[in-house]
Amino acid sequence: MNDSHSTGGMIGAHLAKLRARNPISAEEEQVIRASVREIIKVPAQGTAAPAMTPLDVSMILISGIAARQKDLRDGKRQITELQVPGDYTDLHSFTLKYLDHDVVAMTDCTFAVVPHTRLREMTERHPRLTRIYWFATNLDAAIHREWELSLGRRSATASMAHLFCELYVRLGIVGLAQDGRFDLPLTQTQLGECLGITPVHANRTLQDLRRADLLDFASGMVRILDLDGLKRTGDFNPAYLYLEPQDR
Amino acid sequence: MNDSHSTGGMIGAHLAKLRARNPISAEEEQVIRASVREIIKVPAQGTAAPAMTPLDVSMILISGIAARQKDLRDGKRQITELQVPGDYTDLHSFTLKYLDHDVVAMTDCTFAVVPHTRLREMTERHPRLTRIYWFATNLDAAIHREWELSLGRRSATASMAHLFCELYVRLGIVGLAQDGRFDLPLTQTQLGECLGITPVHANRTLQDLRRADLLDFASGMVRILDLDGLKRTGDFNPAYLYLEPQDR
DNA sequence: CGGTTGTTTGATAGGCCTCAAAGTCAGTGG
DNA sequence: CCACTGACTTTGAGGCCTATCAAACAACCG
Repeated sequence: MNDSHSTGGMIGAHLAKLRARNPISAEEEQVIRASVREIIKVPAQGTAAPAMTPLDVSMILISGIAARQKDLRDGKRQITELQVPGDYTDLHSFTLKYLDHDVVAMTDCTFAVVPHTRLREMTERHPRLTRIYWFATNLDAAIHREWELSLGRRSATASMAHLFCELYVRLGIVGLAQDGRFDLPLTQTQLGECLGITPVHANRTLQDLRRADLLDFASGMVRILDLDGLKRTGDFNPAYLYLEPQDR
Repeated sequence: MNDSHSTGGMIGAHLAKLRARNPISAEEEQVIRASVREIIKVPAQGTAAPAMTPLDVSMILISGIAARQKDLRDGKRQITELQVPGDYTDLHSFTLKYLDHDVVAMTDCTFAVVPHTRLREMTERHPRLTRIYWFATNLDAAIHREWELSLGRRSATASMAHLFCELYVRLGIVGLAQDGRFDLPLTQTQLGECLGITPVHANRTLQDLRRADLLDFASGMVRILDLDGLKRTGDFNPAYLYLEPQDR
C-alpha cells in the first residue's frame, strides 16, 4: 500500500516522544509507520499548514523547528507553541477539520504526511493508539496553558528562561539536546513573538540572562550555563510536560 | 446500571454544545447520558478538580461558572480558560491522568461526574463519539491559543472586549445568553486574572468599554450595547470556536 | 563589496502596576 | 431599623516594565 520503509523510517523522534509517555508495542509501531503516506520539505518561512483551510492530512515534524502562529489585524503576530522534531504539528486538524492558526516553518523543515483517512481507521481499530494520540493533543493544550501563564503573569526575563527550559526538555526527549546545549536557529524577533514582546526587548532580556551567567544564545546555539538557576528564574516545573510513562 | 434519568437528565446544555458542532444520534445520546455516574455540587471558590493529583473521573459543568487556573510561586494567578455550562471541564484528565492546573468553581457549581472507566469503554466501542470528544478537547486548546493572542498582543481593552464576545457566543450556544445580555457573576479581580492584568486595571478597562457605550457590566450582569463595536475593539473572529457542524 | 537581515544601543513615551484610601453595597446582628 | 462588617469597586498618584522610534553595528551572501 505505502512504502513504510522509505517513509515510516524517519519517525524515530516521533516514536521516542511517544515512548517517553507510554509503552508502544511493535504492532502499534507498525501501525504508526504505515500511517505515513509521504515525506515533504517546507523551506524556512514557508507555511506547512494554512489557517482557515480545509485539511485532509496531518503532519509529523521530522526535522527543523516549526511554530503555530496567529496574526492580529494590525500585523502583530503571536506564536502560540513551538514544535520540535517528533511533534505531530497538526494532529488536531483531524478533528478540527481546519486550523485556527498557521503552522509555519521557522527553519527548513521535513514533515511526514499522514492522511486523515488513516487516522480515522486508527480510531476504528486501535483504541489504545487513539488514546495515546488524544493524549498528545492534550499535551499541546497543557503547553498552551503554561504559555498563557508566561504571557499573563511572568516577566519577560522569567518567560524567556522558562521557554529555554521547556525547549531543553522537549529537545532532550528526542535526542537533540544534551549537556546544556542545543541548536535553536531562531531569531530574537521570533523568540519575542513567542513571549509577546518586541524584538528590542527580547534582545535586552537575553542580555539579562547572559549577564546573570544563566545561558548564552548566539548564532543559533543555546548553551545553558546554570540549569538550576535558569529553572529558578523561569519558575519552571516540568510537570506540565507529563514526562512519567502511564498506561493510557 | 446507573439511573440515567436522574443523572443524565441534567446534561441538556452539554448535548446542545455537542450538537452545535456535530450531529448526535439518539443512540449516542444514550451512551452519553449513561456515562454519568452522579451529580455533585461545588460551592463558589471550591476546587472541583485539583492539580497534580491522580484523577479517575471527569466532570461536565451543569450550572455555574468554573475556570482552569494556574498559580505562580509568588501567588500570582492566571486563569487559562473559563468554563460555562455544557463544558466538559476536565475531559482531558482522562488521557492526562492528572491535571497541570486546578479547576475551580467561580460561582456555586453543579457537575455531572463521569468515571474514566466509562470513557475508556467509549474509546473501545464508540469511535465516532471518541472523535467528537477528542474534538471537544481540541476546541479547548483553540480557546487557549486565542487567549495566548490576547495575553501576548492585545491591549487590555481589546482583550476585555474579546473575552465578552467569546462568552456571549459560548453562553448563547447553551441558551444562557440572548439579546446582548447574560449573567456573569464574576468579580473584576477574576476578569483581571483571565486577562493577566491587575484588579485596578481591570476596573479601568471596564470603564473604557462603558464610556465607549460598548457594554455595561454591573452586579454580575452583562449588557452588550454595541456588539459590532465590541467585536471590532476586541478583534473578535469566532472561527476559533468552530461553530459550523461537521462530520467527525 | 553593496545589500540584506539580524543584533545592539540609546532616548523617550506609554500602558499597566503598585500602593493607598475612599466609596458602594449587601448581609448581619443588636 | 440602624450601625457594623466584609467584599468589591472606584479613584488618585507615582513608578516600573516594556514599547516605540531611530540609528549604529555585525554578519552573511551573491
